[in-house]
Amino acid sequence: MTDAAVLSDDETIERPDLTQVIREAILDAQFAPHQRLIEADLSERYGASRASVRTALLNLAGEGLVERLPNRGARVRAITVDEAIEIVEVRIGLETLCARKAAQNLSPADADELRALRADIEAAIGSGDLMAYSRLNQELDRRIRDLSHHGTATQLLERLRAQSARHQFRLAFHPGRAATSAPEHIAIIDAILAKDPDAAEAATRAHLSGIVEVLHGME
Amino acid sequence: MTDAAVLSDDETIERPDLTQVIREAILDAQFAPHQRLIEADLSERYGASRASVRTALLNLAGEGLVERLPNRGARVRAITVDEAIEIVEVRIGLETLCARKAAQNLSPADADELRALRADIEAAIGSGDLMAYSRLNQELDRRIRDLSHHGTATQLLERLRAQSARHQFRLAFHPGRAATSAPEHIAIIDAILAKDPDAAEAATRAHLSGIVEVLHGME
DNA sequence: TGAATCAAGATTGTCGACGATTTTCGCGCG
DNA sequence: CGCGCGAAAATCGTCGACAATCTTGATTCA
Repeated sequence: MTDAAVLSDDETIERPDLTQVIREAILDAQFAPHQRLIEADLSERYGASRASVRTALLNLAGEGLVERLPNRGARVRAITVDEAIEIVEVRIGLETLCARKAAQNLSPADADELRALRADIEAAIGSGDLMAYSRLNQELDRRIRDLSHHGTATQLLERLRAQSARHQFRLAFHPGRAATSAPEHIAIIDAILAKDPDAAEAATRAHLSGIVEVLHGME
Repeated sequence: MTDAAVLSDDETIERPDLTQVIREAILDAQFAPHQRLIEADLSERYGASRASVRTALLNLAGEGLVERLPNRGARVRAITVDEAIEIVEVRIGLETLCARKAAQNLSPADADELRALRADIEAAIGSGDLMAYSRLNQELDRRIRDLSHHGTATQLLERLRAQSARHQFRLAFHPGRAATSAPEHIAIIDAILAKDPDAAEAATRAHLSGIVEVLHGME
């Protein structure tokens, strides 16, 4: 009867979107590739109705994170190495576009932020912290997307990143990978800072082409 | 009560997927851009339950053909000229990739088919049939996608094509457009037939860059 | 023994109804 | 006459139940 009792009630003071909850569960590998996602199970697990789970699964299917087999339910989409290679090949086209635009659009404030990011990356490399380096790589990709102000390319890249999250993670810990890719990343940053679209495109292409090569060695 | 009565019942001997029905209605301009798609209305119009309509709208939202505003329903997504330009810029990256792959993969049988398509295009140009030319252009793009055997690029291009269908249609009837683009298409075909990836990429890039220019003049 | 068949279980697809949210519209107040 | 306020309408979001479909496993017959 007290206000406190009402306010501290354990239930759902705010309920985050089920789509996002399941998306993060997939990206966190709480669900394995090809694992079936049974509506009734998820419904119970997350305390939502089956209709809500269904909506979330349809959303995730639209993002390419989940496969829906007609009358046979949904499962976590598994990306093969071949598909991971295709994704990087597509990223070459999209990220070179973004890098060009970023180089053209760069404002002084953006330049400062980019220089700070470069310093962080160099620090992570120096200390050999692979985890931090991987995180900063992702951050760099995101910053370049933002700087491009290209909504269409940004959306597609975000989709592809989510789909191949597992492979990107594996790649980060590939032996000798950091040593190779670090100067490539620095080159991309410097080209954008120099407002040189051609150099930014070339550096981005070189970097991603290298990733394609490594992936070919994995299949 | 007779068997005949049951068997000849007029309803739904086969019911095509609602998602596809609504998708084609949108592409056929039966629904205008920004038109609200009210679940109850569609439900009645197509004789399906609201849940089925909802599923279809979620699918179409995943394809980018429909926008869903939380608690405020769905509407046909309107692509601005700026967005149409972005889409073509992205297509440059994707279609040059496909053209390269197509040039590399070309089999003798594929080459024959491509030559036949070239003849059809030249015939349509000669007869000044814009409608047929537009249709053949679309057919050519699709063939190149298929020949690339690049599933990821193919899917994304198909999405983008659907989203910008209206703009592509308008473009086809832009004054003098056919005269400009015809030799560009022939150049793409010839480069692929010559199995020259670099030339195929260059021809594709030149063609799409021209489209970007025309769209800039439209905004 | 092995393949075909059918029944039982598991799971998705569809439906109508109810509650929640947003929008619309009339009404009173300044 | 315009502006807020509140009730009513419109519409979406959620739910539980049922029907349709697929899977599994047991049974039968050759």
